[in-house]
Amino acid sequence: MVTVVEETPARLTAKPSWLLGQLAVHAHRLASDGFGEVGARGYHYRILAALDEFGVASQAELGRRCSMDRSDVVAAINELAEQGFVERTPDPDDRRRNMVTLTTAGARQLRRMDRALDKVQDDLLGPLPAEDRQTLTRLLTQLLTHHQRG
Amino acid sequence: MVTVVEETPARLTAKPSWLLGQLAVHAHRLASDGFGEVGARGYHYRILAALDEFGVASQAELGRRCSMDRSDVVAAINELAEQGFVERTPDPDDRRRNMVTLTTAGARQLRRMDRALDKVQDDLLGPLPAEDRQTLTRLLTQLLTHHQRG
DNA sequence: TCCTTTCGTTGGTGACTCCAACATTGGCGC
DNA sequence: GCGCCAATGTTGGAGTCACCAACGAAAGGA
Repeated sequence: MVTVVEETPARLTAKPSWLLGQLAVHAHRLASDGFGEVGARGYHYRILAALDEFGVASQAELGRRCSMDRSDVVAAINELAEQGFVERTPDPDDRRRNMVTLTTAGARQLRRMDRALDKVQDDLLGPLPAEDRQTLTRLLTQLLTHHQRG
Repeated sequence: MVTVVEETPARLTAKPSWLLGQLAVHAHRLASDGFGEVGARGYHYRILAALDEFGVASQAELGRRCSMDRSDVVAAINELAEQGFVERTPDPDDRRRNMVTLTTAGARQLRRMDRALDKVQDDLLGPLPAEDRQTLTRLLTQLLTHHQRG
């Protein structure tokens, strides 16, 4: 066959939103593969990370910290609790709330996911020299903080 | 209430894959809003753009150019054809293939989506000086081409 | 002529994001 | 204390995007 390698439309490749989106797809695939090896997914990592860093929290709090919808937090915590990685107990001081606690098994799972994610970063930023990695991270951080505040 | 503004775990904000993913979410929301105003979505834009830039193509070709699965191309082209934006005719030289053609109505739709998407780029990169925008685009392009080749 | 590949198509899955509604509970003004 | 609004957890849905397995039809090479 005379199949030349097909090119992507310049209308797409020229747009930061396209580059961002496609690169996010690759990153998500890498992360999903890593998480999948320990039977987890992205939502689980966010919640375990928030619990490890800030301690016990309500579900609403976790949602705000992790940029997750309340209803998605419910599902994720159901799954994490089922595996014994978190515990959900009613808050005596506010009977609307649940207190979500990280278990030692949950902390172990978090460390496993951490290792997987570290590999992802290396793979993702592989071709970039250290200085460019830093620049990229700075620019992305700048943009993200702008878009979730202003 | 004493609700301090909740912080995002450093485990997340420190990771390029997180920054990339969250920023892609914002970009996708902006683009979806814009596309939604003309009754379209991302897949439609990709295909219209490829047809405009490279002319008539088979569905498999469109899939490769736009990083789409063959089956998703089918659905998108069904919708575009239903709205009269593309035409699907059998290829006489290869009876497996369909030849997909951009109509003038499709070209008009593409221009509408272009305008919407241009606004998205401005909104997305809003807080960045021109030089930083260029740097970011360069780094993202560099990474993306690496990840879809090597 | 076989064998492999490609193509379009169908039908389904999963992850992430987001929304509307509901009952329960808390906080606040009056 | 009463009434109203806000917050919380929960259920049940939706849409977008990415992806996979299988199939029949057709093309291409050995």
